[in-house]
Amino acid sequence: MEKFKGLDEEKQQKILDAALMEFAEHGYEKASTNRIVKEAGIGKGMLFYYFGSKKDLYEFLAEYSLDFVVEKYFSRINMTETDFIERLKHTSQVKFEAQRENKNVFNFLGTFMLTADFKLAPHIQEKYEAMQKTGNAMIYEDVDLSLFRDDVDVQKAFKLIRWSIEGYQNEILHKLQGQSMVSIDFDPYWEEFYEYLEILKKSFYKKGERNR
Amino acid sequence: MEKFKGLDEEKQQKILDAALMEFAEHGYEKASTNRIVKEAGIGKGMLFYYFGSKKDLYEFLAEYSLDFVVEKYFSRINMTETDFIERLKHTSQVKFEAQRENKNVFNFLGTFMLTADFKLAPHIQEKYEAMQKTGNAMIYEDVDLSLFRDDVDVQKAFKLIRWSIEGYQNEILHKLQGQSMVSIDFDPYWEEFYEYLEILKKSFYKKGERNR
DNA sequence: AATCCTGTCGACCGGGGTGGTCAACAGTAA
DNA sequence: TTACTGTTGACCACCCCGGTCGACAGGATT
Repeated sequence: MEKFKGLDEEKQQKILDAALMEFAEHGYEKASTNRIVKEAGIGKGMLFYYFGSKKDLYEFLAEYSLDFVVEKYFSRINMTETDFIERLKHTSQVKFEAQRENKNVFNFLGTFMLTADFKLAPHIQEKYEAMQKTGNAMIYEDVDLSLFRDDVDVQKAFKLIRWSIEGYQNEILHKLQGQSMVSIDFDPYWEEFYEYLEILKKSFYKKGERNR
Repeated sequence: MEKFKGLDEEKQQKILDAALMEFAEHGYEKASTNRIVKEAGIGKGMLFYYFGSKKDLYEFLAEYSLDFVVEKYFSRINMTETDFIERLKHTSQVKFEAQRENKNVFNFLGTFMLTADFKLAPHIQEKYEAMQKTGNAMIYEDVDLSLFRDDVDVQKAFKLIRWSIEGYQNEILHKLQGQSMVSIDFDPYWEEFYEYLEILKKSFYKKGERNR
């Protein structure tokens, strides 16, 4: 592993990107080290020289990705906003920026989370669980419940709002799939997103309390 | 193919189930005919004797599944209900019953739809597109727009409600994954579902118009 | 100039799985 | 006996897998 860290940034990133993409697309078992080295532009031997084995590589990527998310996403969230929907708007923006910085990490963690098929090294498992816990707190902690209508169960309202936001994000993702990220002007999507958020406020918040 | 249809129902069903499950779980490319024949309890040769090739089998399953959905799901939807949320409640119930009747068909169509990687025979492609069109109409046609609040864009409200329902269904699916379907008492989940629907009505419909 | 060290490559290994074929055989009908 | 229909699973040629290792390039050390 120290071998790998001695490489220049650029080469490291190229290898990481290739590996993250491969695992994101195929999961652990069906990912191919052959495709990784071809995509990364290195000889087969080097991958094992750097990382030892496929599994070691996978764990390295998991830890790398978890650290990335904490540093570039979680740590940038402003927890002083107590308006639930405003907070979700804020987290969406920060997440988007982090995603733009390294798309592969998020794709990798996506399939990492839903194919939790094998046992990770304990310290990585712990990091993973800590991340889930932090992610949850980030969304629900110190939320001003008094903004919500009195005639609906707030816990259920939370969920409905989150599902709505996930639904919108999935729709956009699906609509833009295959386009090259940099070529897209996201502003209209953000505007549309804000319109949905306004509707959610109208629907789930008390009448008078819609400040701004 | 006529060979296959000469078999007794039970054997046919066992083979169909095995094949649907295999394709649902692994997609076309990575599905294994060896696993299918083992699961179905037949010799390797028979699969090719019945269906000719892996691809022919896949197309047969696609057509079979599309027909199943039209007959057991779409054709049972009552289109006279004009309340959007009530209609979604109704379609959810009918879909659930159809799913209970043949879970594999729905799982197969799930991965079939999102891995549309290769070109189907034209008549199947047509059927597929017709199904999508009908499915859309089933939800949006003849809906009473006057029930919705005046201060929100109805098209956006449609989407928010659908995303909410999909979110709930995914959550339940995820929570119950691995359990054996028949052993589950679904009643409490339906009740919870109805509670969510009531909240959606309170939120997106006009104040006075919540009949029932 | 000789030796050593580090990094790098890719041919190669044994193993496993692939879709598809086919000789062999069982059972029934002619 | 012969002919036909179903049925089996060993077998085929092929492909890809994770991992190894001999060969070599080039710089530093002696």
